[in-house]
Amino acid sequence: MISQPFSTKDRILSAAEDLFAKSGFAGASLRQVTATANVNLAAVNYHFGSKENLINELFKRRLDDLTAQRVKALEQVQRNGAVTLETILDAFVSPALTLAQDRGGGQSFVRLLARAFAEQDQKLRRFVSDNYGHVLKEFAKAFLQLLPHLAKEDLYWRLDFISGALTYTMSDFGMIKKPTAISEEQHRKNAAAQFVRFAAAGLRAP
Amino acid sequence: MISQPFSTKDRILSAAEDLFAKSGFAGASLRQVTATANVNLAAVNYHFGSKENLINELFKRRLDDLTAQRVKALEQVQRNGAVTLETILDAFVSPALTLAQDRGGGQSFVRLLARAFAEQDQKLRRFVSDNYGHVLKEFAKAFLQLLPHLAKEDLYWRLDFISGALTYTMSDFGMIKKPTAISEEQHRKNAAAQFVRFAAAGLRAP
DNA sequence: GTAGCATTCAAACACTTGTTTCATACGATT
DNA sequence: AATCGTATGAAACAAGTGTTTGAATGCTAC
Repeated sequence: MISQPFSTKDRILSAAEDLFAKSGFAGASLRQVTATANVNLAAVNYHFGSKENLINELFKRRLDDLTAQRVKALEQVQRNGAVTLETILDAFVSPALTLAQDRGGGQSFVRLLARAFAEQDQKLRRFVSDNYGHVLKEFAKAFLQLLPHLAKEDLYWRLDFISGALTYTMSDFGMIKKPTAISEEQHRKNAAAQFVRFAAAGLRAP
Repeated sequence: MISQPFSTKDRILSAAEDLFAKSGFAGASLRQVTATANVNLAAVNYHFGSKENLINELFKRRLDDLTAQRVKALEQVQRNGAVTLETILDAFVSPALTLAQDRGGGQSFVRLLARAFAEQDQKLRRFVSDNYGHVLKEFAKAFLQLLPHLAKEDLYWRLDFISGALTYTMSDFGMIKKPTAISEEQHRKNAAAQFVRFAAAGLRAP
């Protein structure tokens, strides 16, 4: 079972990511997915068992990568010693915005993520919280060290606001706001800078 | 055609709001809706024409009310003279959070709203922008008067962040975060206060 | 009372859904 | 070359989808 560069499984995952992001989990059918992937209809159930399981694998693939990059960025910040609200926020935000701009499906994925959270899918929330919650705690700890006067409850509220703003920003990203004059990377860096500035000020609120 | 307190139309709207919020527009079927509403299946098409039109009426009903309350709150702030970032933000936020806590379906609606935005539904975005965009401009103008040094572009970014944070805060609201010890109204006021403090600081960012 | 209208109802429509089945093709191992 | 497990294929499955139909109500006005 050698994983070819564009195996059936990969083609299904990519097509599913795209179509689910566009039409929702219930809105996109397996027939649409398999047709887009140039794959037989039965292939989904053969390789993934069910539609629901396909969705789970989708999230796992992307979130593993995203959290890994966030952890790496945070560690690098802490190692280099330039620990400020801004650098920590950047470690949190930049990997997400990079993903949001990735043409290889990441762009679809962030919209999928926003949708999933909007859907209040309890199962998925648990999945995210169970598998990636420790990373968020890591960031919370780093923030608390820089904001020793801030009550924990206040911090949690603000982290929630930040997550919401980020999710929302990501899902918009590259669709509406980018001026045609500047490059994608400039746009991303600008967005990250704007976001970090805003969020840092919010965290420092009296 | 006297509109009874719980007419068929109203029962359909309420049930639809609830189920769409829970399972999505594609995920909830008209049979579920009509069963919940204790109404014949054909009633939806009779009263609303189609499923899509039912959804539109749903949004219209709630958004008309929400924007009206925001405008009212903003006008009251401006009339009373206590115009600060905080009071303007409160005029924007409080009506939304009140709606998010309303048991009469508003609670479902805010989740519906978050979902709709996550779905990148262009039609709906246009609908919202066309019908309620002027209110947002009104608020933007009020903010700019208090932040004369702030570039317009910066303000728009930050208003976007605020909208995103608010949307996701609303959709969470009352589900997860409320400590059992305090009343709903206290919880809402606390959330509004937290949000206003955070957003005001973000707007004031250097 | 009866005519006319808006509303409700059960049933059927044509279609799409996720999943299963079983036959076929492929590719490496013996 | 024969074999075996993996993968693909076309077709069918039962169930569910939004919508339409036409008959049966209820209610108001004449």
